[in-house]
Amino acid sequence: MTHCTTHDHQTHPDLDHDETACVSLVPIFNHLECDQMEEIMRVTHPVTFSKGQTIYQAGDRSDSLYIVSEGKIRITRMSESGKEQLLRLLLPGHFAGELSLFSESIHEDYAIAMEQTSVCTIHRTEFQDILLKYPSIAMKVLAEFSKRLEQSERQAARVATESVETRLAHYLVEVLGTAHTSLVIELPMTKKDLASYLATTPETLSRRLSDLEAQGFIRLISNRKIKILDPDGLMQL
Amino acid sequence: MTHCTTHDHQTHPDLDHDETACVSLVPIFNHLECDQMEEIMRVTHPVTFSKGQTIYQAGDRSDSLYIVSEGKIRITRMSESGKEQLLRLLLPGHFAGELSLFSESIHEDYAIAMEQTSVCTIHRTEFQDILLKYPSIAMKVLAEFSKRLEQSERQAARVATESVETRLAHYLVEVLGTAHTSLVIELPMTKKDLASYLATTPETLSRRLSDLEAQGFIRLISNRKIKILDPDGLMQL
DNA sequence: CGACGCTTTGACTATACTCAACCCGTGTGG
DNA sequence: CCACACGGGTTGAGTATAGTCAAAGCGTCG
Repeated sequence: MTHCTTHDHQTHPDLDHDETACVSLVPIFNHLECDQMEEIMRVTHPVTFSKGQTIYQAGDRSDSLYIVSEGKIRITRMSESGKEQLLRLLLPGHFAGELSLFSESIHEDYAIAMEQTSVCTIHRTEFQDILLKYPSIAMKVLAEFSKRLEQSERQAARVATESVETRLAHYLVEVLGTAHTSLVIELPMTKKDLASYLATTPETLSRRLSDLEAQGFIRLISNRKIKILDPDGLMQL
Repeated sequence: MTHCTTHDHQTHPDLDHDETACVSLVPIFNHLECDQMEEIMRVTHPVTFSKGQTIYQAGDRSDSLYIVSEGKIRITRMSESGKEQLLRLLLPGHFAGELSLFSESIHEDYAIAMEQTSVCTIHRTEFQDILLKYPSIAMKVLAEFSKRLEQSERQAARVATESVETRLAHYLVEVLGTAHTSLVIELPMTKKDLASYLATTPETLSRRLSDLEAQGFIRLISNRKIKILDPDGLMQL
């Protein structure tokens, strides 16, 4: 879907490969008509950030959607009491900044590039134009929002009611995924970040991992690698 | 906006007053053209629930949007470990069931009428038709989702990082609202439910309320009434 | 009145945070 | 090449916040 059969790819001489890749990566832009795809690519602007650079931060006025085409982005939030929590990691194909596009236009979170990262941006007004023009895209965005909302509510409920051990256990199974190709998983972030994501401290995380190993559920291979010995056991914690 | 100037209200003899009221109550349906409003009313179906009745529950297949026109609905969620958490109370004008309309179509939460409650339902397919036909409505729904998502992420972060005392303090100030007409607030639910909403237990809630009173921030008037003595002090907890 | 559910209080427990020390792997500079 | 600093990770000891269990007070509704 990165090329159209009715148009030669050369008809967009002003668009470099990055933009095409970026747009085609995003789930909500899949299965689009040629003309829609062209129009979207016309309004995207590629930007790159180097490691540690801030893409936006709390208090910033929000006016763009950011679509990750390469690299990794940390989305964090500062609680009222000043503690930082990692909300999610953005990988290629994910997007950020969508929240404030519609209601409040002030960011409440922080987006920081964890490595050399390139994103495609779409300005809020242009994005809204597209949504108004192509309701089917709006529907896909709605579906995406709805999924995010569900995840967020589930996450809130988990933190509220489950112990760190349980949260951790469920997280490990999630990373393992349904594709049980291998029982060895690789953590996608440092344990420090994982602790923040699970709303706990590095110390507690370390202890709970040891506990799970002592109980025979997992086997700690190396810093980032963990062998899941008993997925079902972990799930029903 | 409950009546159109270009059409006599009598031209919808099949629509009773309840449906008109129900539709006009919902923020996302405000400021609509006549024909849009008519079309929406055509596809809404009024249903009433008596106290304690289940509107939907986890596991149910979701196929309708529910708009509260009268009464009160509890939206709860069961954590993996079986604890119930109150997610929100729906008052007239709020809606439920919107989550599963787009992505997963299985409910993960419970909606129970707390009193005699009447809702208007719109079937998912008909709702989607309307969104596709009137992108401006889709935009309003997006704005609403975006607001909800923001609230949900804020709530998740709070539960994760703030103490019960802090959460409670902030909640009280929220109820007080910006309109400082009176410093006496009335809790919109029982303390048991409030405990569940704040992700704590009734016992702890009771103790923290006493603490706040002992510290001079509030004054407990009666079961549901609380006088806020120092809103600013509460906020900076 | 009596039953029921909400609320409060007390005593105990447990989970998880804090603080501090130490270990380890990596990258830097002498 | 080694010394060192740095950040992440682990371990230990002490503390605190909040959950559990139990009992009793209170309000409301048949």
